[in-house]
Amino acid sequence: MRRLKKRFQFLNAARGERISGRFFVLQRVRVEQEDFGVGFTVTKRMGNSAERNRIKRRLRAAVMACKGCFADRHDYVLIGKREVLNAPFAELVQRLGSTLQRMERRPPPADRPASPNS
RNA sequence: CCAGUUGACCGGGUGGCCGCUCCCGUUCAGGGAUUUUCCCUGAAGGGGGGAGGAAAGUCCGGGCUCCACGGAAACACGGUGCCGGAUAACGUCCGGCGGGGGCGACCCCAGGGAAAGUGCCACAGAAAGCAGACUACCUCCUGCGGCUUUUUUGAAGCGGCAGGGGGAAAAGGUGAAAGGGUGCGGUAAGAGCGCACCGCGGUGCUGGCAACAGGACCGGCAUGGUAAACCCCACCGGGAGCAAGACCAAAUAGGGAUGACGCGGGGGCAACCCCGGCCUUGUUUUCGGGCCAGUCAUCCGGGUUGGUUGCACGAGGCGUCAGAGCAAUCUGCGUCCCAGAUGAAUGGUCACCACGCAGCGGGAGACCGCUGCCCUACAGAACCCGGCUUACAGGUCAACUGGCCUG
Repeated sequence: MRRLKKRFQFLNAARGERISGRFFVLQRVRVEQEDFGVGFTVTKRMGNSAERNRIKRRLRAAVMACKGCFADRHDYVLIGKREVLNAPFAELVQRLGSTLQRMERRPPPADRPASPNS
């Protein structure tokens, strides 16, 4: 599993598939890589820096919990929301798993050329 | 025991599972090199370190870095403002002084100058800065009534109303503030008009490094407040900031530096002389310094992206340490190495415990048991220090003050 760190990687993922939920918005795009990558976005409107940090950490722990549901050769971006702070962790993991499965069952979109990310 | 003041401190704990970053060994793999030693990269496993009292706001002061190198004067702008000390420095801290508040412990103060000048002082009030007079006071004159005494005309006295002249600034009322305050004398009524005390001003004395305090003599009172209004005085201050700056690698448009020839305009055969323009980090002037057109040669920089460095041994932490000092603090000794991320690590989750809150039950009560909730407030290092300010659930300790009870 790779961690997304560059700005163009996030801009690239924003052009792909997208499912929004109560805790987060999930974006995915196909890339020319062997494994899959995950990045997190929490905007300043979600709280001060301590709360933004906690949102990212809980989302990261949830990603580790359902590591097997991610598809290789794709980049994922999770845009966190404030509700992540007070939600029970089990519910957070269950939501992430079901959202990933929904995205997997969807018909693949028209093949938009995605630029490589390295 | 209750209420309070000041100072210091803590700001969840234990265990299981999963995970991140940095450092140090071990093993393995790949590469470089000259065989080992050695260097670089990656992986596995082991050990160790890993957010705060405010890390925050970015409000002051510094270190550090760059701005092609300066000196002097004037002006502007910004800041500070009782005195002494501490400090690298400060608008910070400590100790005093003065003023104000509190029964007290103690707390608060943007605390230089208002007889250098300008401005402002709403509402109310007669009047708000320069003296003036609304009601009321005293006195005199004129007019009109009244009453008393006396023997009538008349005269004398008392008091009233209206108008006018003069005195006075004490009383009432307004206001944040009304041209010293209180008391006694004095007066037609009054007034620093006189006196005592207090205040104010001046002179010199004593104590103190000083701010200032104390008392003496003189003056008879003149000078309202406001300088977080302009201003005056004294002192301080160059600008930008780690996205500073340095290096490396890519890819790209053509700016600069050095050297040689040579070099703005005018005069002169020439040496040289006269007149210029631009830069010199707030502005202006001056002194000094540098530069001015073109050609050739050599070399470098700037912007963008990524990486390395700056980047953690420092005005460093700790010590029932010692010494100096009332204290802030300083000196000495010992000891320790204690975060270095960069889409940004230092955690996530589960269980239990402690703490807190709510409910129920038991108990005379302190309290005990059960269940549920938050499983904790404010808040996340970003080059580093010293402060200030602001936010903060809950809790601990010490000293002191006032009250109540007991001995």
